[in-house]
Amino acid sequence: MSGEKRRGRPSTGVRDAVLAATEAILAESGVARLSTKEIARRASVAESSIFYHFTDRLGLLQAVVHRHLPRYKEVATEVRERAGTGSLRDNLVDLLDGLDAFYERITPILAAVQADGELRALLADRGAGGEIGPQRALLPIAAYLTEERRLGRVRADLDVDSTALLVVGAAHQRAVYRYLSGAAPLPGTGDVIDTLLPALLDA
Amino acid sequence: MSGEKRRGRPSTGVRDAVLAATEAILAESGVARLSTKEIARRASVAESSIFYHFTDRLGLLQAVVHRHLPRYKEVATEVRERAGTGSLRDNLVDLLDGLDAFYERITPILAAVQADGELRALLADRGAGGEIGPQRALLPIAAYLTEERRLGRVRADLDVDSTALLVVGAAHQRAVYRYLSGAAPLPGTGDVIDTLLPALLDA
DNA sequence: GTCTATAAGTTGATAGAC
DNA sequence: GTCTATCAACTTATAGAC
Repeated sequence: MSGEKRRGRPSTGVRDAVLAATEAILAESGVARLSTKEIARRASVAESSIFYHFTDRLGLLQAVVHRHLPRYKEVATEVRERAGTGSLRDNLVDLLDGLDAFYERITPILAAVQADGELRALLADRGAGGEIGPQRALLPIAAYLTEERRLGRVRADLDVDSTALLVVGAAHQRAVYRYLSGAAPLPGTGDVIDTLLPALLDA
Repeated sequence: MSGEKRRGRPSTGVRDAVLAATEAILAESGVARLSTKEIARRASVAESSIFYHFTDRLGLLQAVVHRHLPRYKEVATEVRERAGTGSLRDNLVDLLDGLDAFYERITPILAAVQADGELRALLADRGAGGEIGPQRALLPIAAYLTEERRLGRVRADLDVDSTALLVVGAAHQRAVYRYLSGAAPLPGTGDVIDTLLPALLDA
């Protein structure tokens, strides 16, 4: 950001290499087979360096999660800024595409959270809803829909929360199916939006 | 089924106790903390009995998955038999409720599948789409919608595959949110269907 | 900040008695 | 079918040199 010297860690690259290796193992083999030994081997780093940077296994997993979470809000913010501009359909397709891409990346990580009780507990009750709960996830999408509703571009009585759930659910489900069975044929994002769209418009 | 003596295993209950203990650990702590030692302790059974019944860890996980999978097709079949009867809305709400309940039970198990590469591979490429892929999951729901379409109760040009994805995605997403953040407020199944319904009806 | 060396505990799995 | 006893491999984590 500034012209000054970098703040904090000089970053020799070990930290990033560890994070990258962790994500790679998570995507290929999952938490069940995630060991600090394997991470170290892949990152070409000493095993103890992992503990230096992340304290313990849980700290590492936490760091992996936090590395990707901000992208979700970015996707929601991007579409929200476009409320009222362009066509509603294009905005929704881009939103679904953005969410789909987000879930594609985070699905193995989200699986790890679900499959590790300690990690799940850690991310669960920050205030209400947690860092990955419905409030944090649905609200930003619902905010975009509320804006379009205020502008009269969707029906006045639209349930924005249910609509957000339908959109997010479709994106996540697509990503999970792709993760579980590779390149199996799946309804396209454009088709999904075209199917949902009539529900948003005036009766 | 028959009045004859039970076929196969006399079943002293050890097998079922092991399965129940496995599912309990999966739901509480996830695959990351699932060990045969802990299973044996919870089931009050010798650790080696697990290997007698399920060969190895992977066989056990596979048995857990196959114990719950049939319920999915049951839910789909139940709604399909009701096509053309009752109100479309009621059928869809019951379908979503049924899927929601299914995913509530299977979410910790599905997380285990996603988080264990070997298990995932085992269930992935049986033919095309696998045992948990989109074909197996979406087709039965799409079949119900096709039937309603044939009966003229939904619009003639409805994309049944996209609709199925929206319904299944909503159910799964609801279950995941509940698993991740407990009793956080969530759009109700009735609200979700009421939101989606206008998209299914004639323009 | 990164390494090598090390340790205590846990893992999935097998052998063999009953 | 179920148990006890046993094992080698692997797990996370620490100590201390550079």
